[in-house]
Amino acid sequence: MDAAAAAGPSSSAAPAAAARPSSGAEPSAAAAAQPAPVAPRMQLLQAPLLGAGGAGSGSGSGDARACRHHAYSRKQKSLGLLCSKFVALYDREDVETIGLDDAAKQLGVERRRIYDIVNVLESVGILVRRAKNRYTWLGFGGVPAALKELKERALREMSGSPVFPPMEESSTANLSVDEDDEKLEDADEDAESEKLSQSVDNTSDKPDAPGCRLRSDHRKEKSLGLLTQNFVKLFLTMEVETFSLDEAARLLLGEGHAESNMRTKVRRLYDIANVLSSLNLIEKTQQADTRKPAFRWLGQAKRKQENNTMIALPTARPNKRAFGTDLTNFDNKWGRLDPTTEDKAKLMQGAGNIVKTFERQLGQGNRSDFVYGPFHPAVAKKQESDDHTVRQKERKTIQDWENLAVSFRPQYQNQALNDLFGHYVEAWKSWYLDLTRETSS
DNA sequence: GTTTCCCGCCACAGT
DNA sequence: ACTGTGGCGGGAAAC
Repeated sequence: MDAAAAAGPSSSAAPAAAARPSSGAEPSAAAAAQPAPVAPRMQLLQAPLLGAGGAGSGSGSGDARACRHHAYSRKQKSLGLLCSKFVALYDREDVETIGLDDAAKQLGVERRRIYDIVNVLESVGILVRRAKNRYTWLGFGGVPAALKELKERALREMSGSPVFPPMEESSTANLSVDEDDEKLEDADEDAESEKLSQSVDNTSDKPDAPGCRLRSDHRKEKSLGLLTQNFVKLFLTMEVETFSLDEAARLLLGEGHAESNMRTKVRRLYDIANVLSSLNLIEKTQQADTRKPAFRWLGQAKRKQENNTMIALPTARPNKRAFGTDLTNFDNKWGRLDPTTEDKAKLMQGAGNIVKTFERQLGQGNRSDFVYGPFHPAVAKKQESDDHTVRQKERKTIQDWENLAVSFRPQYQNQALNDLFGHYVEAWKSWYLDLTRETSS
């Protein structure tokens, strides 16, 4: 492969293809000669990426006056900016559905970019997939519900309550949680549930459980949408101010992360972070201690105007959050903590938070909205009493952790959760050890 | 240098 | 076979 070509921003040749590991079989075939027509990147460059109201881009189907080289500017083409434009374009009362082709054309970008945006927007409830090529715009009004749901799901995942209905969307009913207002809006949940109803289980370390796994899960479990949700869950459940992207990647990947794996994950997180910050859900800052770039959760989705002013969130829209939107999306991978992570204090904080979660679920807290699913931990009741012990001496002894672990672990209906919980416990133990060592010396 | 992240190839899924 | 989706990582812009 001659590849490696100097592929500047304007050279089209397929550099990427070169070193691609390409999971599949025929490795060589890939090289399929690229006609390399008219520098596509240049075409895009020309496209106006028109902002808000702006009408259709002129560049219809890229023709080749592409050759004048305006300074190529990445900034003008960032996903974040594109997202703002996307939102500006569709965040209107009268917008109901969105066609991907249309969006791509309007914004003067290739389809591929629209997928990126749409996937993360869907993850935070701004739109839902209706059908091939079709999305329904829900708007920012859908965000709070989506976040709430995400949080609840995260908590459930941590506690071991079942998160997914038997497999068919129809049975969402038994979903225990009283998602107050998530009505099954109209009849077409089908489409969206199709997409994210991945009871994603595990990657490698598990053969496969009975019938609960789609074959496409493998692909889905790495999807940008899922990653977005898991990223968000990090903020929603760990009471941690900021996350740098590689911290997040590490947390989300778990151990055994190959370096390249890590890099890829971080690249994706950059994509996601850019979109989320353009929605004003997070913002870029620096970590207090290290000064490393990091992201802080804002949680107030707003539309960011070109000039950086915000459009207040239109709380109005009776967020018709369709239940199907990934309610069943269940990924054990998220939150796998790596005990070797250096930022213990931070994670300790998160751990404390998780403890609170357990307490809450043991009936201590005031979260009356939490309901155990069918797999209500048998020991939970009994444990209610001994449990303020646990609370009060949150950091008292490792024994506590182990007891807690023992009482819960067997109740997990799902190996993945079991693992996840195990990770937490292991991690806490080691942090606790370190902590006590430090403090006692 | 390092960090950020755009871009488009191409595998896989759906029709 | 064809089309829609979207993972993925090269490598260049930005810092």
